[in-house]
Amino acid sequence: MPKVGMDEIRRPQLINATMEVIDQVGLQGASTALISRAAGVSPGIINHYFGGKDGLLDATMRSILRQLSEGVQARLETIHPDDIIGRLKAIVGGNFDSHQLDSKVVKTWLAFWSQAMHNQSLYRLQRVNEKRLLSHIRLELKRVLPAERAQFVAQAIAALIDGIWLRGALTPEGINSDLAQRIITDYLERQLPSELFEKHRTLQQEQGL
Amino acid sequence: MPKVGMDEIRRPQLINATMEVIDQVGLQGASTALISRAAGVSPGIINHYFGGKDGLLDATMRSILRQLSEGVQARLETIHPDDIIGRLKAIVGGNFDSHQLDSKVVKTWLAFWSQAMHNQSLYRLQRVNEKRLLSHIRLELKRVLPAERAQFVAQAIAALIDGIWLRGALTPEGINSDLAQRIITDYLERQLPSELFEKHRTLQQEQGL
Amino acid sequence: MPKVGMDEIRRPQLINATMEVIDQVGLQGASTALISRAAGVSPGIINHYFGGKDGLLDATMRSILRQLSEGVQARLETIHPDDIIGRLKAIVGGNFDSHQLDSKVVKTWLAFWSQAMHNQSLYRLQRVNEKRLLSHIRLELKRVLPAERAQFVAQAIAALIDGIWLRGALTPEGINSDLAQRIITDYLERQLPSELFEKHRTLQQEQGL
Amino acid sequence: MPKVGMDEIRRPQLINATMEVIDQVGLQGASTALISRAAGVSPGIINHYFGGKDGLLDATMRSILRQLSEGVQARLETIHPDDIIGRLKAIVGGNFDSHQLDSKVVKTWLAFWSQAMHNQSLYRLQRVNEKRLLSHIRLELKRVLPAERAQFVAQAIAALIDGIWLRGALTPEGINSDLAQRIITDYLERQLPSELFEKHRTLQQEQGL
DNA sequence: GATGAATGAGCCTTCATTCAT
DNA sequence: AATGAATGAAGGCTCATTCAT
Repeated sequence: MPKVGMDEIRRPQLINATMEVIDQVGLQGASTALISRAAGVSPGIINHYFGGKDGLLDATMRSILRQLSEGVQARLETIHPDDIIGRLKAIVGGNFDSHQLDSKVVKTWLAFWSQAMHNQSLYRLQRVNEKRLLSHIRLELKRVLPAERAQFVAQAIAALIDGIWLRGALTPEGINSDLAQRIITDYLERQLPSELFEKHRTLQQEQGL
Repeated sequence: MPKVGMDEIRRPQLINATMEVIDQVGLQGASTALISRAAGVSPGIINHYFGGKDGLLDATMRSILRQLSEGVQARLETIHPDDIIGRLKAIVGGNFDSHQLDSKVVKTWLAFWSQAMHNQSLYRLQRVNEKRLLSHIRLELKRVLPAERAQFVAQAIAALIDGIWLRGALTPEGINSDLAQRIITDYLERQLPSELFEKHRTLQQEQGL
Repeated sequence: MPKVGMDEIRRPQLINATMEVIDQVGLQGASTALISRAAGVSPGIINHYFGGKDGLLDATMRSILRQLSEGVQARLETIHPDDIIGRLKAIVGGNFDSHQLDSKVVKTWLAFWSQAMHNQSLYRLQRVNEKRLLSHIRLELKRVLPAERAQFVAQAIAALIDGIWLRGALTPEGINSDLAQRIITDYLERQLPSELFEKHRTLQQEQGL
Repeated sequence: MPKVGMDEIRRPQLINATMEVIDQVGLQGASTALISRAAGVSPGIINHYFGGKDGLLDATMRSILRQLSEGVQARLETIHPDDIIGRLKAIVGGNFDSHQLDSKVVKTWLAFWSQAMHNQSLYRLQRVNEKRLLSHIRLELKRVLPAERAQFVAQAIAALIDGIWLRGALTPEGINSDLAQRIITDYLERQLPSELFEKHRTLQQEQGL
């Protein structure tokens, strides 16, 4: 009489344990023995549910990316379609969501980033995510800037997001989400017409009522 | 009498082999066997010259950081002390020097960045480098901006440098140095008074004569 | 469910293999590869059960010492508490028990003795054993000799035991247990009052009935 | 122009360094690198003078045995041929000579003893030495005891010498030479006719005059 | 005579994975 | 579904020895 639905218990349990172990000892030190112990299960279980260590790492990366994507999406849904500034801020905010700033997540992400260059599966995941961030931003910018300029500014914003994130990952204090938002907002104010910001404020107030 | 001065031959030879191997198979796959084979020497030699694998990795990181530091310094020396824009561009240019953009160097750097969180020695090196970049930039900015604003803008520029670099590392085409310079110059133009740019052009012309 | 109780099979199996290998090639030549092959298992198993080679060697020494201690204890239990000569002979006999004279055990013991000076854990084990032998002997002697004299004679007997044992270890014929007993009995006869020997004979006969 | 007689400098220098290193780290830890460094010469020199590590260890053992043999011989030469007790004491004294009790020598000797079982060359040296000690003692005893008894007592004395030596090797305080002599003299007094001791005292006094 | 850089086999250990239970 | 004992390849490192200088 097999227990049903163990998948839904074991898989997140192991993915979470993976991030915890990477947080503590790095990707290099994250052995299956350590991960399975952290999850409180036997080593063999990893092969059972993920077909091997690679499968587990892959699933872990997917999990992080899904959370990021869902976070951004959820924020966008609360913003008026015409509030371009609001939408850009939502994208930035999603990338600096508290879940994404969790030490576990930051270290895991960075470890995978470095690893992606030598692992096709991770590489693909990473690239998809990269492009999605860029195209989200560009999509909004193209509504108020010429295509070429939109691409240029989008690249700058994406770079700011990743750069702040990367630099923060190395500091003991972690990533300063508030500073990140201020730097990027400051950048936007100097790149985009001020009417957009007025509109932003107006639409925000409406929503507030 | 045995051969003397082999240190100066073997050490760079092994450091270079290390970067090549990391470029090809990643830090995880970079075994001493692979590295020594790439260098065309026996495995034992790594211990002879670096006291172990850790010593070699450490030396490799130091080598990259030294090259970066020297590159920036060399560029700064050719710029007039009062040409603040020129000096900022020099700092940026040093960080996007062709040597720093070599795939070998990029992948090695990124691998170490991820590793730094779990290795005190690498961590310290990374932190020193981080802070140096920021303080170089801030030093120039403080001559024309209030201290607080200088710090703010410096953080943005550092983030742009690292962000562009990081995103480029993952792209098949590599890092676009020219685009990097244009994005950052564009940012500077919107943050700093235009007289600085005029002075920059004047001083550049003088030097050209 | 995996096999349980393998501990009780594997540990003695590996300890025995260790002694066999030391018997054949010495402690220096006793590599984990050789030991695991002799035990018919894979090399990794040593770490699984003993945490490493040191743990295995430690356990091997403890095993020998436990056997010795149990052998002496078992013999003492069959002797009347007042049969001092009988008790001394039992102690000697336990030290020259056939198990202790097994070439495997002799060579392993000697190897550890030499090693003990540079290995704290082995040193402690050795010292405890040394002191126990001496105090066992002295305890009996103090019942019939002044304390100082008892200590003196005890040291002589302990030296005779170890000396005969050591010299025998080097001869091709091995240790002559019978000669050992005769030499020590002869020594006792010249050190202790003859009544003790008469009592010894009487008590032995009683027990024989 | 080769330096002549370097053999006589280098060989003892290396033999002494070998004992020092064995004293510090044991035979197992005594690498050629450590030994050559302790001797203040290059590693290659060991092969030059001894043909390899084995040759050096062999020479070291021979050196210790020669010192022992010469020590006993020198003491015997000062004793009157008819002073049997004096001659036996001289043999014992030679074995507990201060040079033989040096920690360096004790540990080296013990290491070799254990090693001898797996090294033909060391084994032969050890056996020769063993037999010599026994035959020296027996030779004297046969002048006053029946052959069989002489062999018996000789074995006991040899065992006492080696036993006291061995047990002392493991003690932090080292070997107690004085106690050794007292234990063995006590043994002799109970095994040999008292006239021998009177003669011993008489001959000693004559020599004193 | 002496050096020490270089070798490469062998060491102990780790680890992803398998499989009998 | 789950265990964990067992595997064996691969890892980093040590070390006796060689040899060009």
